[in-house]
Amino acid sequence: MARTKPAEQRRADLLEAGRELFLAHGVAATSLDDITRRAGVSKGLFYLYFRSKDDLLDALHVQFSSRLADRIRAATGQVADWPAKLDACVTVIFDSYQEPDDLHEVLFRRGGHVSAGHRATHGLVLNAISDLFASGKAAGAFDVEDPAATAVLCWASTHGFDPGFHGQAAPADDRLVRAAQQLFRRAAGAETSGSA
Amino acid sequence: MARTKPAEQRRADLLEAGRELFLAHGVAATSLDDITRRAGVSKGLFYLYFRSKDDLLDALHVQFSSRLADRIRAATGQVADWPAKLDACVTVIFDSYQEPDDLHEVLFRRGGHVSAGHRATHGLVLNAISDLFASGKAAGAFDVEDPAATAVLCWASTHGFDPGFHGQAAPADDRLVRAAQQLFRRAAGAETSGSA
Amino acid sequence: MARTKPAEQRRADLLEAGRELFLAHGVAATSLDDITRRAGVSKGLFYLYFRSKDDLLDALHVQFSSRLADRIRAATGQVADWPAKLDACVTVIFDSYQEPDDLHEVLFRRGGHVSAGHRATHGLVLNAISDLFASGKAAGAFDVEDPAATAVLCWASTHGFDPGFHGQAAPADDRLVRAAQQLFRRAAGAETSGSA
Amino acid sequence: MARTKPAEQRRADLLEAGRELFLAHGVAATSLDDITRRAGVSKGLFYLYFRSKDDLLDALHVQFSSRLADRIRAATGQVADWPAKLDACVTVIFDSYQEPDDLHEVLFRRGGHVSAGHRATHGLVLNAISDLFASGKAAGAFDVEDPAATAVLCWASTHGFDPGFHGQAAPADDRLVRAAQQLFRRAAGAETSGSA
DNA sequence: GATGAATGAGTTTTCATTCAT
DNA sequence: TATGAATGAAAACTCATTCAT
Repeated sequence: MARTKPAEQRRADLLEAGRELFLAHGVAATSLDDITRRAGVSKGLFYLYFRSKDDLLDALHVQFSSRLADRIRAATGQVADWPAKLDACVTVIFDSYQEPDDLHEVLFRRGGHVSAGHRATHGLVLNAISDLFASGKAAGAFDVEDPAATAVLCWASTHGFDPGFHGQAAPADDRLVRAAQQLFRRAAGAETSGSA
Repeated sequence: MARTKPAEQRRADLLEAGRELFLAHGVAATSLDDITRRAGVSKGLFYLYFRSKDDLLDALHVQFSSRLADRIRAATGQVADWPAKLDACVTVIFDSYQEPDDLHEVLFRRGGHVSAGHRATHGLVLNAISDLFASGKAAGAFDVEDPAATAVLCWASTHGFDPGFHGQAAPADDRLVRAAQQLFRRAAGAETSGSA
Repeated sequence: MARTKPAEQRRADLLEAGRELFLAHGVAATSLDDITRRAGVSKGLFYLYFRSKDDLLDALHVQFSSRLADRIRAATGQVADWPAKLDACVTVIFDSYQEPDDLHEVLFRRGGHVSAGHRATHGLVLNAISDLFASGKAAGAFDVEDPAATAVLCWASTHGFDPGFHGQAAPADDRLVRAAQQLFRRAAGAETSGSA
Repeated sequence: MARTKPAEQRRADLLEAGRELFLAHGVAATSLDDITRRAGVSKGLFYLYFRSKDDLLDALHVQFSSRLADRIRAATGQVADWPAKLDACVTVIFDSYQEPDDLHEVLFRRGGHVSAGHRATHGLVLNAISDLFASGKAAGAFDVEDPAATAVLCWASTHGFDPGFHGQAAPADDRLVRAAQQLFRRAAGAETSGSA
């Protein structure tokens, strides 16, 4: 039992142990006991570095988000072409979802695992939107490559309406609605010119 | 104390009690005791209608999602114009977020309330994306009305990458990425013609 | 494991278990685990009857004090002679210190700060003694300036019966009782000449 | 950070820190961490001067009691008149209850069980009072049967000064002091007529 | 002497779930 | 059907004490 590791390292160990376990079993299903056991330290030590379980979660959150933000800036900075910047941004975010230490799910959906019901049920709304895109396309009114995939993204985008989602400098509701309508239209390829 | 109410009614009472309490205090902070007390039934009765607390949550989920899906279909069915259908779809979803019995937050973010850290931290990523839109617009490369609001939506849309998010009939990853890229481009007004 | 005992009985069992353990090992050294194990019930049951460990202590306090106050009134009521009433009062208090279920030590010397219940409950015994002084004075049998204040001091003086109170060279019990009786009589101004 | 302070001083610092904190927040609510932080020393150092938290409490007890005993002797020594000696004794005790660093409440009402140190230490004050009664009796000024036992009771009676002791309808301080002086005089048999 | 990082047993409290009635 | 008393496993958090440096 290594005594007196540098504080930085201890903190990192705890953060890492928490990340792994939250990822593997969900936040609610992970106890402090689990975390300290995995980090190889005593329970008391945890409270020398974090005020509570929630405090650890917040720390993880900050770590994750600042990393992703940095990567977005870096990736988009390396490309000159503007449309290509957008592609790079998407790619970076997608990649971060694919990484073994992805915390999106854990961080943005605190608590527990996604139940089967949850998953299945999501499909209901998704289908409604997907059908809309597909039928519009069939009617020749929309110009969208992949209605199903686009529906997933559009449906997900509306979670931005959630007051708990956006940061403190949140745009007002009417701006969000207007922007979403423009987004849906453009996603569907329903307009040729600029604005809605 | 009315004994032997119709089963349908009992179930609905329980569902309603759960919805109200989850909404008011969060899922984690709501105990079965609370739910059954509010529904005016005994604790044992609960287990005659639901397998567990989670089962109730799932049922709520199904109820909520099927209602929203129905409303989307109804709203979009009443309009003839295709772009207007998209607007209607957005409006319905947005309205469901505004309603006093909105369950989005509860259902898609199970457990507890959103911490300050969570909220603050979201801004980091949001800023990165928002900056991208704004600077592209300033450069004359993008044609987007409201970069900040659009960033919120685009960032939210990427949660669609989350394997826990989309239904069982999820489009493959590469389709999602490609669709997202098209979505970002179009959202930014970075292309005049149809596809990417 | 008897299921569903009458609530009164359960409560009494818990109270009794607490009293015995507090008496034997002190309040701080007694955990809820100890109490429920002794009472032969589950830990959860405790919280069906008491809000907390402190709540149990308060309940014990009320129980004890109201019993003692009753006994003081009863004992003094049975004697006609006023000085003899004082003796009887001392005797009752002393006896309650001797009983196997004496809680003086436990109740009046709880660690930390004095609870509201504690304070309120003290008044029960105080009133019994104060009434005695006041009525004796009214009857012209006692010559005491301030019955209420004197009652406080006399009641406090009996804490000298507590074996944990006096030093190693403690006078024997019978000397304490006799001295207390003299003290009460003299405090009350119930005798003109020297000794009792 | 002064290293290697004289041991006496270290000990005194720790004692003082403990006294202040016990007084302010109660014994149970004061951790060793609090004490050492206040004393400006490390946690380890504490154990160089005291065997345990309880040991510190005992040391405080001895300190307090020997001081009070000294003051009782000093105050009573300065008066010639015997009844006046009793009054002085009461006054000293009462004053010590009024001082900002009064430890009565903390020391004589510690949670759980009475420590050996506690018991031994009580004797110091008891002796001072007992000596007073005995010498007054020897001088023919007092008429008290059992000075030692009476001292125990009189000392105990002064715990009635403790604001946490008496009920909500507590007599004012001046009434308590006056009543205590009368009590001590009468207990000592220092007056033949009624009031002080 | 002096430090303070580390320990881990111990505490109170909660609550989903069971089951005798 | 319906009840609600009873369970007990588990959780978060505390803190007196130790000991390598």
